[in-house]
Amino acid sequence: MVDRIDRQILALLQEDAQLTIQEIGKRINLSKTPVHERIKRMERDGIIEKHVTLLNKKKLGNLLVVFCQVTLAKQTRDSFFEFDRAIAQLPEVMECNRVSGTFDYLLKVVVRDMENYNAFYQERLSVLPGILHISSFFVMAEVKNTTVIPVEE
Amino acid sequence: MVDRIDRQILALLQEDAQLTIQEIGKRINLSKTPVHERIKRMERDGIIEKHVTLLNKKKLGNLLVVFCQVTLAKQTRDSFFEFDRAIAQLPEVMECNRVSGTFDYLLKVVVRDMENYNAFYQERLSVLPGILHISSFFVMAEVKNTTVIPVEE
DNA sequence: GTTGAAACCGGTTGTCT
DNA sequence: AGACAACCGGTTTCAAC
Repeated sequence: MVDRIDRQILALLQEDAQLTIQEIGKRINLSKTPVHERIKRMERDGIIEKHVTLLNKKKLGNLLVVFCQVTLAKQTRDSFFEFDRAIAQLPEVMECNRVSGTFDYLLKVVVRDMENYNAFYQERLSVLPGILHISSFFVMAEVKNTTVIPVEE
Repeated sequence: MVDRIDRQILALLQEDAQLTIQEIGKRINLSKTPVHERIKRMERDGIIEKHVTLLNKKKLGNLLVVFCQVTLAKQTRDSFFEFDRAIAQLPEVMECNRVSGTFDYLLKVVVRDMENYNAFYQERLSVLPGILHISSFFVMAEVKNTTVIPVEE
C-alpha cells in the first residue's frame, strides 16, 4: 500500500506540511512529478488525512491540560455508544480513548485555568449519562507532544 | 495579544491549514491584506507553531496505541531531567506528560502491533534510568483525537 | 483596514521518454 | 514510473485611499 518512498514523503510532511513538492523531491532525489503523484494518491486513499496548523499552548496563556480516567456504571454497548456521542461534542476534550484496564476511558482535556476546569468538570463532564467515577490527573510539564506517527523503521 | 478576529483565523487554520487567505477573508468578512498580516504576525510571535500533515492510523495498518503510567524510583530534579531527555528520543512515544497523582508520567505510545510493543517495552522503555514501575493501558477504540485547541468561547 | 495591480513561485497538467 | 515544459492560481509586496 505504501512503499519506502511513500514513507519518506510522509515522514517529511508530518514534520512540515509546507514543504514544497520540489523541496521534497530534492531531499529524496526525485523530480516534481512522482512526488506530486504519490502525495495525491495518498490523499485520495485517505492515508493523508488533512493538513492542520498547530498552535503554541504557552503563547495562548499557559493552558491547563488534564487527563481524566472515566469509569461508566454499566459496560454495555449502548452505554459506551451514548458516552462516545456526548464526548465528541465537547471542544475541551482533545482526546478520548476507550482503554483496557481498571477504568473505561482516558480523556485529555484542555482548559484555560482551574476555574474553567471546575466548571467543565461539574457542568459538562460529570453530568454525562452513565458515569460512575472520574479521576483527574493534572499535567505539570509537557515533556513531549508530537503528531508524528513513526512510519519509517 | 490575540483579539477576536485572530481567534477566528486560528479556529479556521486549526481545522484546515490549506485554506487560502482569500477563503479565510471571505468567511470572516475581511480582505486579503489584514488576514495575511495577522497570520504572519502570529507566525512571528510563535502563536502559530507549525503546519503539519496528519495521517490516518487505520490506513497505516491499524496501529496499536498504548498509554503507560510511569513511576520513577526517586522524584528528584535530576531523575526527572534524565527521564525527560531519554524519552524525547523515542519515536514511538508521541506524548509524554509529567502529571500530579499516583504516578509521575503518562505516556502515549504508538507501535505496529503487540510484538513491537513488547520489544519497545522490554528493550527501550523499561531500561530507562530511574524507573520503578510501569503500567500499560491499551487503546481499544479511539473515540476522539483532535489537534484543535479551543480558542473561541 | 480596503482596493487594485504586479511579480513571483509552487501546484497542476500534458507530453515525452 | 519518472523527467521536462507550459499554464494557472495563490501568495506576497506595493501603492493609493
